[in-house]
Amino acid sequence: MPKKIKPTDAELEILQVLWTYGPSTVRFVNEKLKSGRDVGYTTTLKVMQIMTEKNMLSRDKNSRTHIYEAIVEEKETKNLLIDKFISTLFNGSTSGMVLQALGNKKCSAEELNKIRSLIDNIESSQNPDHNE
Amino acid sequence: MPKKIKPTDAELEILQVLWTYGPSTVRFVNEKLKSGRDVGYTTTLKVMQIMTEKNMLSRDKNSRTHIYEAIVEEKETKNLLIDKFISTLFNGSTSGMVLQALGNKKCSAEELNKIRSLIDNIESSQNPDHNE
DNA sequence: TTTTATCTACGAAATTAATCGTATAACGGA
DNA sequence: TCCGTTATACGATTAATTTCGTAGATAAAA
Repeated sequence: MPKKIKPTDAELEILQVLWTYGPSTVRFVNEKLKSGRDVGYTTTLKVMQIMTEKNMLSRDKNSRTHIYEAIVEEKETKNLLIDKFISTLFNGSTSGMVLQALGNKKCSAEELNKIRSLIDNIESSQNPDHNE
Repeated sequence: MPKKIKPTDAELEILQVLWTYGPSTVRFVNEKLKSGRDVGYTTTLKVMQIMTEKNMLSRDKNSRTHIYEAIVEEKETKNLLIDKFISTLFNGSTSGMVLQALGNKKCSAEELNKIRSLIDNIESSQNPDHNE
């Protein structure tokens, strides 16, 4: 069975940095976090060590400055989080959540087009007798 | 300024019940929660009392069995939560989140159509020189 | 009127998250 | 070599969450 994933807020922030920038040092991650809020170096270090114990991160201890990397898979993790979000707050309705998200945030026309074409793709693959 | 909203997981579950069914008793809420997981009556009671102290809920103490109602507004609260979700996990990209959500969950054709027409509406209102 | 069930109030334990101080080791330049 | 800087390790604290037991009051049932 897929292992249970329930990252905390601090852990999610760190994961997002590692997913975005790839394997990184504690200092690098801490700098990124600090651009959003105030957090001490040893705090970030501690959380990342704990995450390593939890097998969410791996670390390369070869050099004195350790390099951390996300083990948990980005897509899978985000999907689980979205699923939970939708089931708790939208009674399981994906479209309900999407409608709320689109209704409230500004999306560029380009972004909207990307979404529209994704919908087209989904529909045509769901419906086998389309002209292609 | 809008007050800071950060409901816990247990609080969110309760809010969702109250938003869905309207003002309710502790017992009713607890029954709904129990359909998803195991939770004791006094646990639910306690959380709802704390939420009342935090001004997330109001309660009618007229009858012995108190009636609780959500004070925090559904739409506003969910928007804040979605915003936070998007900014933490999708670097602020709404479409990124929507693409991930749609890519992974099954939506009925009807739901997809609803989303598509919402996109149409947004686009036509963003673009003033459309024929109407 | 007893008894039983149901309700709120209260307190307190168990858990987990988040934070940071300090100790210690290693590197790098003067 | 010696000193300041930068790492990791570790412990401890604080705060919040979640949980539930028990007590006392009220209502309903027998």
